[in-house]
Amino acid sequence: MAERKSSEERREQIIGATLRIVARKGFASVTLRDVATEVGIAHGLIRHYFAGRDELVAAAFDHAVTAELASDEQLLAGLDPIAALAAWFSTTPEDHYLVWIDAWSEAPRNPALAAALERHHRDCERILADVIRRAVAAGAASTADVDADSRMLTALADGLAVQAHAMSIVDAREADDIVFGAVEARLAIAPGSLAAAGRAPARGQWLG
Amino acid sequence: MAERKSSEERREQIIGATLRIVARKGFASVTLRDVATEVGIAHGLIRHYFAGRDELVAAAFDHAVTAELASDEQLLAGLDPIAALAAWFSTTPEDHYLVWIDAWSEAPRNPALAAALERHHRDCERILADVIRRAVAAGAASTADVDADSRMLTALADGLAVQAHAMSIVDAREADDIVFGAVEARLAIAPGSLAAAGRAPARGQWLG
DNA sequence: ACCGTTATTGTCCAGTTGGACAATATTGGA
DNA sequence: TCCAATATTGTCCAACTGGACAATAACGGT
Repeated sequence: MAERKSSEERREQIIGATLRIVARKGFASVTLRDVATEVGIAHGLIRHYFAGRDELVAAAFDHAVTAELASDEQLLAGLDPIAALAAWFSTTPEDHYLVWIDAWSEAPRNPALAAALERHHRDCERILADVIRRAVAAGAASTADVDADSRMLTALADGLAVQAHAMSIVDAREADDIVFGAVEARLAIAPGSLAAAGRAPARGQWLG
Repeated sequence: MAERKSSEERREQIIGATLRIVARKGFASVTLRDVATEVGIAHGLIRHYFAGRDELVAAAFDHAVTAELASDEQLLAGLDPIAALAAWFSTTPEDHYLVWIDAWSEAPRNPALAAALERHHRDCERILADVIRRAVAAGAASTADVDADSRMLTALADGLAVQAHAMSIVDAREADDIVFGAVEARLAIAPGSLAAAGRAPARGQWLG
């Protein structure tokens, strides 16, 4: 029998394995058996921790994004507003976004996942709005409606991520240029400032 | 035995059924048996027309989008450039976009689908670029780089579609306002022109 | 009237799936 | 030390999957 673990430890192990499989093969092809094999346990055990397959993938998505956004928020807090904008919009690692895209397509048929998705999307808009407010307060940007800016720029970043990761329409460099330009235009920031502030320091690992 | 049909007729019937199932349950849950039941034939017959499941869904996506874009392009050609921009960016019916989103998430694991997706995405960018060029030629818009505009605005529309359809972050009206504003700003069109040009006439049906 | 072509069916298969459950091993506390 | 709680296993199941295939029915041309 496999080593006996504490409840929380095992739970996180299962979630980590689920995320690794999602990154490789997508939400739709997560099977309890694959997850169990990856962890090294019997597949029946997963039902001891999660009510069913849908709840498992929803919990995995929620866990990953919660951790990632907390880490990102901490990172941004340590940067000046312009650098924070550059960091936030720099192209995210491919693994990351493929999971989001998969979640979008699964959400209409998985209520728990849809709820997590909506919650975290609003988190993203809030985090960006906060950075924009800091930039405005610092006199580095100006705008009439921060929330509208945040919503529009978040949508743009999502769309570019699709072009970059789901299709091979643009590479990371081009995507950054496009979104940086749009941010500068929208927030009346001097063109080139974001690129000058440097591309992103690595955003956190979350595959566990 | 079911009524005997011509090869092409049956083929289109199968594709239509596939699309209806995709719209209901997503690409990943298309099964040969469901498709066969929807058409009213034996599931073995599908293999007479398509090499396998992946080829079936890729062919269905390709067929649908090809028809839709041709019809859209014809519609746009009959409108003045500003009205054409308004029509192109008006929120697309939900069925439509859920299929695109599903395709994005399936593409990394279905090469035939990925090829169709990339091709049609470029079609979209080209169609929009043509409309922008008409607007510029008519003196109704100005820009430095039509292709960059087209790419950026297409990405924005995709991202907003995700917010509208995969999540319930914005409704169709808000999404239109956001994208209209972005188009006007980017192309130096007088604010409000697009909304004034009227929201879209219905874009074509494509579920057969 | 014949025949080759092909559209169509029904049936079989081996593999995989999520879930249920009884049996067992291990723990932590009284 | 004993017991209750719970972590863990292994096994079973009914449902469903894509695919293979031989048998058959309907067609179009000659």
